[in-house]
Amino acid sequence: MKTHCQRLALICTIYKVRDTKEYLQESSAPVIILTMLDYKFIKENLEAVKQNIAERYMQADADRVVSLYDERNTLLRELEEQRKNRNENALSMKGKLDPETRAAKIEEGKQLKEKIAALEARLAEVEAQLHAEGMRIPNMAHPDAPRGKEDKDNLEIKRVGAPTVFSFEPKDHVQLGQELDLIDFDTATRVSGTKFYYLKNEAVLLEMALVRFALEKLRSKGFTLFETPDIARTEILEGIGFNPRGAESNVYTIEGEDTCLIGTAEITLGGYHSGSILEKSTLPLKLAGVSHCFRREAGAAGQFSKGLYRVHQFTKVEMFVYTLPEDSDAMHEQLRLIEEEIFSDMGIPFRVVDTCTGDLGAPAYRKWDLEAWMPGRNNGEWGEVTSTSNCTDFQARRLNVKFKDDDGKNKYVHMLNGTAIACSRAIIAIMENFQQADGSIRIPDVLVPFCGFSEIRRKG
RNA sequence: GGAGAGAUGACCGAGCGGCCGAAGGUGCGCGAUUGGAAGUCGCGUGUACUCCUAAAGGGUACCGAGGGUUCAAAUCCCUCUCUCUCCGCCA
Repeated sequence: MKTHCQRLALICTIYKVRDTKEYLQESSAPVIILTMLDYKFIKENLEAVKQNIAERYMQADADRVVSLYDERNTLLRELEEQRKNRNENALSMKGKLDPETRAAKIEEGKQLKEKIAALEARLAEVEAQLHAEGMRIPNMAHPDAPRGKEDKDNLEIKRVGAPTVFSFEPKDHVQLGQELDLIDFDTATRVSGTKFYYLKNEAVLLEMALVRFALEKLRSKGFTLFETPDIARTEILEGIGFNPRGAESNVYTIEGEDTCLIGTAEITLGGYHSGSILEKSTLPLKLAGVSHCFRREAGAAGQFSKGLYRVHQFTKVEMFVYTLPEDSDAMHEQLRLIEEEIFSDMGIPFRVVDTCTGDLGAPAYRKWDLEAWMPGRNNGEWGEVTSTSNCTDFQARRLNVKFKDDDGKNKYVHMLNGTAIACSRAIIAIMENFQQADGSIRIPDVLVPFCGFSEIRRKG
């Protein structure tokens, strides 16, 4: 395993940044929307940015961003010059003047006013285009992240436990849920629509137990616990990197409100410190939040949509961390290790996957997924249960979250997120891996104290 | 949902259309005084972008947001948002 410094040096080489210090201070991640620094990074590292876009199979025009950026700067300089003239002119007539001089100055002021208005209009146009193009540029990817297009190219880096072996024909969680009266999809479809579900009986307590187990674990590791709102403002969604609008958006928007149902507590936890300057000594800030998650999953029909795997609403315990830039790689590993610990503790077999560049979301610099063994999924398959991303300063720039460094300058923090427990998927893994020959389900030992029972059997 | 009040720097709080990036106070930092502390006194203390090789020093913008009036707006006008108080409703 490379040390952080070695990695940084490598990054700096790749991106042709002059030295590690500058990389850390100015632009450990590339894209911003509202401040010039990002554009500056894109301009100064154009080739690397373009290569990154290509490796992520995304549509973005870095060349156009640079030319718009240059145009914007030229206009801005001209505008500032004219404003300076205006201010000087106005200042020069605050005292007594003879009428003719005053009239002349007022005339000059009127002309300046028109010039400025014209420049402002052009600048606004260029900035709007720049913003629109800049928005499309994704975060840089970690040098070690596997290059590839789709999930097939993800790299398995670890396996814990082996796929469960049964002495009988295992059922899937849909069948188990029906036979044991734990999950009701049919009624939910009638009442709420497809991809909704009722949890019933022990499943309700199992979900609560999963939440309690995760919260207890995170509290012991220094996380501050939250139960967050399930709704957030659009601007926060966008800051985190979600696109609330558009046909392929996965987000439910609230009519007439400029707010959305959250798809993850990453949004509300990341928004928690938006617009603030954090005390350096308080970093890293580790938050854990329980929330409901709402996802439209439009167009995700088909055989994989059956059951709890892909649903419109579920409960999740999420980890979110604000760190110093130089600590984010190490923190990312810590988050992954916590996820591994949670699933190891429960005794669920899983593997860890290093997500390839083409499969990373735009904000992510690197992402690891935990995939649990799901015996009922296509006769046994790995299914994603958690995910942890290091988004470096991509989100921090958009949400304007900084810390005051020792040199007195305010710098962007790095933000990371990770799933502790996504209840619906954890329940699949438990039901399917812990089913027994007689059709009952054993509860993982670590959950028994939170559940209050150790087995789920057929009723009556 | 009804009625009223308000939004200024880390915080409190002034502010006449030009001398306001913004008085005063608190807090914070540095220094002096003290055996030490309190107290007192002095100095300093926003953000972003930009010019300059760098430093020093300039410039532009920001007084909830957006628009308007004006040669000139924290200050005048309009719209919106948010906050607070009271009433109603309510898990």
